[in-house]
Amino acid sequence: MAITIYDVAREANVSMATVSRVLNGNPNVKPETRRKVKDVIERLNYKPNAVARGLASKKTKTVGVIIPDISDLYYSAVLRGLEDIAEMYQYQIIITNTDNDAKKEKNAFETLLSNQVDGIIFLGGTDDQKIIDNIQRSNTPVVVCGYSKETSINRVNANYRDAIARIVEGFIERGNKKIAYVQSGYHSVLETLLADKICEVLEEHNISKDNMFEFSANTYEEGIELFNKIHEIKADAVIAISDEVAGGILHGTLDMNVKVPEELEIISCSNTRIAYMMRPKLSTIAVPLYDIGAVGMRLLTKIMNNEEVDEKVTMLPLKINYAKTTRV
Amino acid sequence: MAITIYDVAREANVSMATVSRVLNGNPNVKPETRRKVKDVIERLNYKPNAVARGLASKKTKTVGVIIPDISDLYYSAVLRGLEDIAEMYQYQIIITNTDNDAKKEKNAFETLLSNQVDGIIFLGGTDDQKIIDNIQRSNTPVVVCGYSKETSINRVNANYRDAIARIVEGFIERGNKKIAYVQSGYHSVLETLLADKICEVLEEHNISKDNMFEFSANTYEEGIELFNKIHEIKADAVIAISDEVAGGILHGTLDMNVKVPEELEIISCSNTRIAYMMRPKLSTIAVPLYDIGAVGMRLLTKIMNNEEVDEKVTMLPLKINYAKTTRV
DNA sequence: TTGTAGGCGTTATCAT
DNA sequence: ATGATAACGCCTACAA
Repeated sequence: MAITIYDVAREANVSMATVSRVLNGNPNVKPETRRKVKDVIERLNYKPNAVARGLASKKTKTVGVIIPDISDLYYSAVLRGLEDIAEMYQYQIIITNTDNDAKKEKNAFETLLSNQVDGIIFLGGTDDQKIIDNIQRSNTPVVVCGYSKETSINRVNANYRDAIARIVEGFIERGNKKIAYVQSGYHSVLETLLADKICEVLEEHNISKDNMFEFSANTYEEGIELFNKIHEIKADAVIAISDEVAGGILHGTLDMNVKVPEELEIISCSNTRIAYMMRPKLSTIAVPLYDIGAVGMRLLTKIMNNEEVDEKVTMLPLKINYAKTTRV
Repeated sequence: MAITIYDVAREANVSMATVSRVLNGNPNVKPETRRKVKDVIERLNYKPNAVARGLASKKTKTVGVIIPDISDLYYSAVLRGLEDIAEMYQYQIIITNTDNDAKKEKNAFETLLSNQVDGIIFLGGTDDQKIIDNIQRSNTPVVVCGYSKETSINRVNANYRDAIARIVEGFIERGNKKIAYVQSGYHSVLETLLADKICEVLEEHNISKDNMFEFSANTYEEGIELFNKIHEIKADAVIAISDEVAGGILHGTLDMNVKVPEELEIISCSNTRIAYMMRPKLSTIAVPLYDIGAVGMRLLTKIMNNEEVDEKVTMLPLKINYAKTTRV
């Protein structure tokens, strides 16, 4: 049997209430008593039972993180940011993978609630209406790190659309006409919006939106294969959501002797470590992955703590890393 | 106020004990009653409070994972394996980053215990004696995914030493004499053992162990820099623990016009996705990262469930992926 | 400053 | 098959 607050109380000749007080830093304890209790705690190596605490106080000091795939560098980098801030505020993190499956997301959400987490963070955004409904109905604070069509949800994200616009304008200035846009296989709302943005910019410059070609690929290997198709349509620029896919496309060019960036410009939107491990180095939108996580978790701590929050939506600014796969 | 088992009991005209029985699949409930209760549960959208459950039953259906760095592809791949099996057995996962800091590891361990996790998994091994003591003292089952010098601890790992021996023998057969061995900066016991193994094989072949040169590097960039030193000592083969570092070294050779694998063979020991995203593709020990996690979690579920466990130590076999950075 | 007692939402042990 | 009732370990008024 593990040792409890009662044991400490008995050994220290005080009531359990007093032990609880010193445990929780309540100032209304005589310094002498505090010392005595602390000594006993140390001597018995007493550790409070967080579960009992959670039940009594209705605060578990635990936050749930719902993540599409933890082994994806993009998400694990964000998670690192989350984690560091969570540690700072003494929150434990419960994670759940969902593989972009709405059903699993819903399940994860409910499981976390039943675990009485103090808050929940969604990585990668949510489009599913059922989940959005759940979020809005729940009394548990939720922060989304990523895109959501629902504006009433707290979230932090980066301003992809602006960045994409700048990229496309650059392409046009450099005389590129045919743009291949490579989404993930999941076709999230954000990806669709970015496609629209590309078309929009093209048309602003009096270029038909038929010059944008949509593809999808999820892995490095699929990227390599995909290059053949991109080559066929004679695209002169590629915007790929994922670094890994962009890397695959890049290596596809090597096999076909297509010169990058002279004959084909490539840029990706993820900014994982993979981007600079390519030769030539991938140009990429400099998404502040770690910061998205850190800011998201900080926001959540504020909400959990009933602090004022200025804005529902935090948009982190985005720079573009022009490396070696673009002519600039 | 959230709805509780009492509310369900009242609405269904039964006692809370009966509701609890239905919830836990206790067969001693009249089918009719069960139906009635289930209906109410559904109607009220009742979800059991896992924290209260944990307090009463002393089982939280939660396992803690202590991990050096979640944003490291190596660990996140293992974690994916852990996660999938955990989900299968309905366990929640609490993660903590430690940055290879023994103090943080100890803290994490204690925090997890105070959270009453049913089991704990260490990723990356443990050398610190204090932590080993804690593990042995604790009543909570622990599984280490990685190396530990302590043989009484449950763990699953891969047989690196055999693989390393085969690699070095291959090098020797191909006439390589000078081997650069690149560790991480943490100098774990495993890394030291591998160094010893390399020396051992060299000496078995009557080659002085002075032909092994030790270096350390942690990142891709450090790998690039490190290549200069490797070049200076005229090594003809490199064994790097980390893929990323090996990738850096590989790219270092490009800058100096050193031909791989003709003039320098390179092999790494991590088997992350990065290995095959390099050009030329990195030869690597095919560590079954996902499996290490999956097997580790499966082992833990057995222990938590008081099932028989045949062996304390599970050694997964290791193949070697000879890709393009070795002459075989 | 300290102690008493009543929850928190379950599970689990007895009775019935 | 079902219902009381006592834990589980802690927090928190309220009282002293």
